[in-house]
Amino acid sequence: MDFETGPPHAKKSRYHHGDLRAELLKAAEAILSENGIESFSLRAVAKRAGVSHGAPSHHFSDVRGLLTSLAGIGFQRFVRTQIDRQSEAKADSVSQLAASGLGYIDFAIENPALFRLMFNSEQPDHLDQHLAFEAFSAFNKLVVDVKNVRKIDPYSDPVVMKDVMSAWAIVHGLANLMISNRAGTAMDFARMSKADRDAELTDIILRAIGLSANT
Amino acid sequence: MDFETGPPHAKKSRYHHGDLRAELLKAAEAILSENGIESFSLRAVAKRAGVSHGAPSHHFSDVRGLLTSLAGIGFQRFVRTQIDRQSEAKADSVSQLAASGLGYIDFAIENPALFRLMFNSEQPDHLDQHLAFEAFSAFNKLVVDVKNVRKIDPYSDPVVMKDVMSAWAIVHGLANLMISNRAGTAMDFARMSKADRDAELTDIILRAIGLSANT
DNA sequence: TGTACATCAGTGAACGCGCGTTCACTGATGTAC
DNA sequence: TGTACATCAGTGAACGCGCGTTCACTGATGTAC
Repeated sequence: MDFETGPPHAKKSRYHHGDLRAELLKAAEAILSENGIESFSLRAVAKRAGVSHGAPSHHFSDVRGLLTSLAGIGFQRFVRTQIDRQSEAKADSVSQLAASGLGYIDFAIENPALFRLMFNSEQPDHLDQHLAFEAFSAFNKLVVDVKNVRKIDPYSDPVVMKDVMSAWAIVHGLANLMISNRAGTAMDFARMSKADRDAELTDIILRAIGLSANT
Repeated sequence: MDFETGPPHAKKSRYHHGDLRAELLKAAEAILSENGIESFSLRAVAKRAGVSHGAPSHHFSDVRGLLTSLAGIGFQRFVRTQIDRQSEAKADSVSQLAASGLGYIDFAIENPALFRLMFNSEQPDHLDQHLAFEAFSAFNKLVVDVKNVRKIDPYSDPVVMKDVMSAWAIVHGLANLMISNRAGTAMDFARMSKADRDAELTDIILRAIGLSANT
């Protein structure tokens, strides 16, 4: 499938893979987005990676372990998507906060099954140290974005932390409604240009924490 | 299990059940909330209802049909929970809107697995006429609540419809974050009294559509 | 550079399990007369 | 009210399936000398 970016002497099928762990995670993500989280299976992942179904046991304790790792990676990419959005946005703190929210929603739309694994599923072990760390980092990014707007550290001021909660809830709600095809009942996002959609979302996001989009 | 409210001559175990369809739906909800949506099974439902696992086929075409019906019932109860909250609230339209949102969140917290079935799952057939009607009724309730506040019909004014979207997204986001144990990272809802929690949530909800909680 | 050996990372058969669904059956119920 | 019969709504055995996991195995790789 992806010979170019394979490990050492890739291409030729070899007994030892080289980096099967990473390959399994890639395959898992593909299976997840094709089949949806509700019919994910480890055997399908092994097949997808071109390997026998017994092989994964050498890299993950069990299917839960694989999904926990995948969710952790998901959070890393989630944050990166937000940062990418921010790098294209204006530099003022309000625009940066809005861009972060738009990245949050973009990620959900582009990776609905992975997003559900991260936020709506009990399959991953959310107490796993690595996963918990990545999830917290994602949350913390939002905290920093709000801090830059308010000029007060949310951790030291419950009122500002409530702004964090508002911003989080509004983007999380929008993201969930959109990936469940619910938002269309109210607003026809699907028929808008990306720019128009972003403008509408930005307005909704900023108002949720008491700011205007025209700042 | 529940002999008192059984059909005709309940109590004595009989060959013909009387109202097995309703009983299966009750059992399905119990299994759902005990096992979570990710390990729901029709056989467990039949067992729970005290009936052989072949029996459900006389009442539902398949497991998907049962879950579709259950989701429809879920939406009815969802609306009822909101209305109940409203009947305990002040009569002004803003208080009524906030109460509706609090009911939305209460329902999610009290019925997390059912809420996920309704909003985050692809198991039910969301194109089913009955389910789609109930889901739309729930949405429409929100439309009416916002209409009463704004004095303008959202269906005739896109700007007001955006208020609907905002209100929906904020409560939906809060509900999802709370049932996934995420909200606690930001605000310690678990340690607040119910009244305090409701006050905080009301504040967040109303600000999302540009209103104050002190109205 | 060559050899012996330990370790690593695959294979594929086998396990037991629970699942949804089907089906011949039968007991219970309802109805026509 | 009694009887014959059709229909309804259960039972439980059986089906085939895909699943996660285990395990003896073996080919590939790395290392010590």
